Formats: sequence, C-alpha cells, structure tokens
Amino acid sequence: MYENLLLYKYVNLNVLKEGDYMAVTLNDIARKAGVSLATVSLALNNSDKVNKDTKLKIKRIADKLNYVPNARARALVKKSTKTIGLVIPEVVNPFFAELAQSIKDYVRSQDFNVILCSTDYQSEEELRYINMFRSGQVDGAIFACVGDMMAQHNELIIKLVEENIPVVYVDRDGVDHDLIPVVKSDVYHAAYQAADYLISLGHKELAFAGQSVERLNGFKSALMKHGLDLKDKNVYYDYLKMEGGYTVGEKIAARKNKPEAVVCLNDEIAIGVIQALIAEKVKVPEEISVIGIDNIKMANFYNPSLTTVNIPVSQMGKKAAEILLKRISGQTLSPKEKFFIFPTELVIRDSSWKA
Amino acid sequence: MYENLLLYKYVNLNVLKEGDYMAVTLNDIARKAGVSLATVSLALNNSDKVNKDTKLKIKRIADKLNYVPNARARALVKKSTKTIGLVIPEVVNPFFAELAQSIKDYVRSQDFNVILCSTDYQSEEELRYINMFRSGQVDGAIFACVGDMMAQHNELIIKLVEENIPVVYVDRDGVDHDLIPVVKSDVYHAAYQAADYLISLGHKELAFAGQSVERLNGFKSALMKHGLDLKDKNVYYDYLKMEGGYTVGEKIAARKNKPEAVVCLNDEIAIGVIQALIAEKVKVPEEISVIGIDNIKMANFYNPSLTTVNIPVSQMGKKAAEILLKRISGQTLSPKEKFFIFPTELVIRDSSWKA
DNA sequence: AAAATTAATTAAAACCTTTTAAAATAATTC
DNA sequence: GAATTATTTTAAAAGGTTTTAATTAATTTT
Repeated sequence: MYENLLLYKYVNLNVLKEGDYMAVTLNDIARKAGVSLATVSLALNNSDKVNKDTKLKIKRIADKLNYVPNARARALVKKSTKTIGLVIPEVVNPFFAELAQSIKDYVRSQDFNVILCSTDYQSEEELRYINMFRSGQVDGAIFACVGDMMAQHNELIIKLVEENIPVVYVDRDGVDHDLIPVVKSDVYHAAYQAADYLISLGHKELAFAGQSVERLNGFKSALMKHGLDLKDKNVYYDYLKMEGGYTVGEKIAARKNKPEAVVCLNDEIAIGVIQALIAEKVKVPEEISVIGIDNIKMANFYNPSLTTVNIPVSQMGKKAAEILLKRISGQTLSPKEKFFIFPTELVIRDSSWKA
Repeated sequence: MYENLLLYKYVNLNVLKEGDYMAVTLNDIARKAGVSLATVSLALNNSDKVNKDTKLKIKRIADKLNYVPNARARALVKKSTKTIGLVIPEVVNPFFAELAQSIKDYVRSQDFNVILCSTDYQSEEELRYINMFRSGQVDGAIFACVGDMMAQHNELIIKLVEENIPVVYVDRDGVDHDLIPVVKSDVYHAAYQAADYLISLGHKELAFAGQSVERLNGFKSALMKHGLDLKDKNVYYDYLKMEGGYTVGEKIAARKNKPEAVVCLNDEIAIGVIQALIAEKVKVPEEISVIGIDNIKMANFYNPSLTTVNIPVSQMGKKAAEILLKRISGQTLSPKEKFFIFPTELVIRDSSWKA
C-alpha cells in the first residue's frame, strides 16, 4: 500500500525533496481515474448521482492511494471544524476531569472533538479562549468556569452567540440570555442537604468552608430552618483548594471552641480539612463531622470515607454536550433544555457521626 | 462598536435573514478602506511593505468592524491548525490529568491548542484518533497511552510521522524509530527504589500489584539484589485501577500468610489497597507497608499519607510538548531529545514503616 | 527632463474541498 | 428517427486567507 503511494508521488510530482510528503488530493484521484474532480468528491461522499461502477473504481483508487480528506479544506467550505471548546478552570480537579470526560465521550460519539481550554482561574485566559472561539476554530463551546472575575466576560460571550457560535453554561450563572442554555445542579439544595443532615445528627454549631454564594446560602437556610445561628468565625469563606482546606482544618484544630461539624464547598476541600484535623489529633468523625459536596471517586476511597452530596457531574456533562450539539445543528431547544437543573443526593459515609 | 457591525451588514448585504450573522472578512475591510484585499492582509500582518498611514487606517477599520481572521481559511493556506492532539487513556486519572495540564500549559504559551483524545484504553479509539490526525486536523500529536493492545498501532503511527505529522511518545515504548522521540521516566528504577527501600526497612516478603513489565522487572531486580525470592502468589499482575487495588487489598487481607509490604504500580492502586486493608482491620503501616508510584497530589493528603516514588510528570509533559513543537516548527532534535529520560525519587511518608 | 531606483499597492494564484447549475450522454417514448 | 426524459459527468464558483510576482507611484540619480 505504501509502496503505491511512493510510486505515485514519483510519477506525478517527480522532484520531491526528501521528507516532503505531499498528501493525496481529490485531484490526484481524479487524474488517476480519468474523471473529474467533482465526480470524485461526489463518489467518495456516496452521492447517488454517480454511477455505481465509477463509484467503485474511484473508491478503489482512493483506497490504494491511501486518501484521506483534508480536514482543513473541508472545514473552510463546510464552515465547521467539528470541534467544540471546553472551558474549565483546571483538569487537575476530579470534578472537572469527570465533566471533561463525559463531555468528550458524548461529543465523540457524534464525531466531534474537544479542545481543552483550562484557564487556571485566570480571567485573561478565558478571554483569549473567547477570542479563539470567535475565529471559527470551534463550532461551539461549553463554559464551566465559575468565579466572580469571569462574570465580566458574559457580555463578550453573548456577543459570541450572537455571532452564531453556540454556547452552553455548566454550573455558571450570571447570565439570563435566551440563547445561552444553562445546565446546573442544585448546589443550593446540596449545601442545604448537607447542613440539614448534620443538624439531624444532633450537631448544633456548624462551619462552612469555601467560596460560593449559592452554597453558602443553602447552608444558611438549613441553619435558619432549625433556628440555629451562624457565627462569623465559622464561615471560612475563601477561595480554597485541597491545600486551602488543610489550612482551614489547622485553624479549626487550633480553636478552643471548635465547631461540631463542617460543610465544605467540595470534596477536595473536605479531604484537606480532614487531613489537617487528623494530623492535629482531632478525630473525624468522633470529634468533628466533615462533609463534602461533589462525590468524587476519591470520596469513597478516602479514609475515613467521605460523607458528601452527590452531584451527577457525568450526567450534567452529557446533557450540556447534547444541548450544545443540538444548537450547533440548528435545532431549537425546548424550554426545559434552556435551563436544566439536576437534583443532588446525600451520600452517607464515615466522615460524619453515625445516627 | 457592535452597532457599527450591524450597520455595516445592512449597508453591504441588504437582505439578511434574522439571526444569520455574517463574519467580517478582509474583503469587507478592503472595500471600506478603498484599498485592495492584499494590502489589508499585509497591513494586518504588520508587513513593512505597506505604508505607515495606510496601515493605521486599515487597522482602525478592522478594529471598528471587530474583525477577527477566519481560522479555518488561515489553516487551509498555512497548512497548520495550531493545534496538537493529546492521546491519553483517560482524564479521570490524576497522573494523566497532570500530564494534560502541563502539556496544555506549555503549548498554550506558544499559541497552540490541544485536542483532548482520551481512549478509555480502547485500541479502536486510538485508531480513530490516528485517522483524524492524518486528516490534518492537528499539527502534531503526543501519545501517552500504554498497554499491549496499543502496540499494534505503532506501524500506523510511523506512517503518520512519515506523512509529516510529528509525534512524540510519553512513557510509551515499543518503537525505535528515528522520527519518534520518546520522553519517559525511569519507572524500572522507580519500582527498584520502592522495593529496595522496603527491604531496607526490614521487610522480607514483598508483593507487587499492577500490570507493567518494566516496573515488575525493577521490583524483581531489587529482590534479586538482596537475595530474596518472589513467590507467585505475591504478584498481582493485572490491569488495575483504584477499585482493582481494593480487590487486591481484600485478597491480601484474607490470606493467612500475608506479605509484609506491597509495591503498587501507581498511587491510585496503592490507595485502593490501603483502603481495603484498613476496612479489613489490617493496619497500615503497622502490619503491612504499602508504597505507590507517581506521587499524585492525593498521595500527600491521603490518610495515612502515602509513601511513593515521585515521577516528575509535569516536567515530562512540558518536555514532550517542547520537543513536539520543535519538530512541528521543523527544527532538528539533539540526540538527547530523541530519548529523554527523567529520574525518579523516593518520597517517604506514612504508609510505610518508619526506620 | 529622462532614466534608474525605491517604495507602495495590487492582481492573481494557491490551499482543497463541497455544491450547484449546466452540459453531455444514455435511455425511453411517440 | 426525432423529441423527451432520465442518468451521469463536469465546469465553475465559493469559502477567506496568504504570498508572490507584477504593476503603479514616488523618489533619487544622472
């Protein structure tokens, strides 16, 4: 097969610099088949306008020459790269990794690819991606970046969709635009569930760790419902990762009056908190219950295994991808698809008191 | 700014279906500036052939119209998409997530993007990606997939590079081709280090968990050096993830004669093993030492924190990306770059006996 | 002031496909 | 056998950029 290719090159292009491989084009096939370029294109695209025998002949030659259509040329004429952009803060974060995986899996099943656009929480990076998207390098994009700094881009993103590049938001809010569908989980309720559960266990003084208005509000509403009040010192409202969680754990361990339980914005933070508490000889859950949100795989393998609130991130990713591809293919969305919210679920494990 | 665009559309294209946004092109700018298309292109690319004032005028108009070059057209003529493919088994795996992150970070700094190609260990998926690469959708690719099944693609991948699509292997072997640089870590030595350390602690009966010829051999060579022999039942040679590690842990816990220490192919497996041991009331490290390889972030936050052998995955990713972009830009590689190997380092934490 | 040189601009080709409208060929009908 | 219809093939345009070679305009030299 490869010999043919080499021979072919020799025949048609004579002088060829060593190492300069020239890809086979429709034209080459046409010449070889003694037929026009248009016929070849039609034939390879299985048009029923072209004669059966010609089609076969052309396909044979294409095979023999190891032809593969030039994606760049095709993208130009089709106005589509069959590629979407996925904007997330970082891949090194089990939650977003799983989101990326599920999105990739779905779009791949529809013959699309995904460009990995991680911002590392830098707003300028997101900006650069938005500009890239405008250039038509993708057919659409999913934005899954949270954070206040990103809010300033909402206008630009609206512009993007008005320029006909569909966008779907995942767990990102701040925009209420008819052309931007939002897929999210009920994190308000998740935080509520977490706090509510801890209170039902008998805990009276709860702490919260992480930076998220929605989750903090859910947390507060549970306290409110049970007539508990929230001391300022029990709110560690800060941008945290696992290391940050560790710091919070250290701070808590150092207090004389410790909270009885802590609700963390996500599982990573929870693990950080627990690790610090254990290191400081504070027993989890005997002395302090710790609960996360997300239910990442590690939550089940941590020691103690982590009580958490499940967020169906894979389902969310798939749904977002479905909606995006629907929009890309020009379909209209049902009202439900424009704002799709997933329920969350409490998962009781070993990092909280047993009732 | 946006008003201008709309106005412009109205002027030049009169009838425009609602919602059908037409992107601004070089031609539009040329007309508006009363100058030829070529001049516009030259001007926007900052050619010194075009007059200072004209250049300024053109740039102003481009700005006003919110012009952004069409990436698809540019890709066609430049024969480059400024995009690379990254083939990994899965993103939901801290090791590959970190690899992806570092690769993305570097190529992004050079204005390249990365298409996420995760195969879920399916050989057909890798095949599909290889075909996509052939179509010119990427300028080059990094293959970081291990596994015997993938070996069958080596020929195809060689073909790929012979078609002038540069490829770099990361931690993947089986090919010795002058055009395929390999970046790897010394995992043979890593396994050796792990076993050697455990033996130095006084352990006599060691087990191994995971499927990797190279690592198992390193493990064996350490035993050999110390004159220890390896019982078959102590080798859990299987394709394992975290769950698989858990199963191994259960099996070990159920044995009457337990090994004194276990070397795991990677940290995920190690965590699975530990979690099972603890669940079965086998104390780690008091009764059994467990050691991993990789040094993922979680290793430091696990409880007990995980003794492991560090693999500088971020450095590896960066190096691989550097080499790939070098090849893409046509530079030749030094012999060292054609086979770059990173040293590994023992990281002692709490999952192994203290000396 | 004509010739030669330099600077600025442009026409046109190239990149490779898809797709439409027109042309050529084959098959059918009267 | 001419006219019509159906089938098959093709020429050509379109997509939007880059880039080279050629043209035009401006400047300098003789």
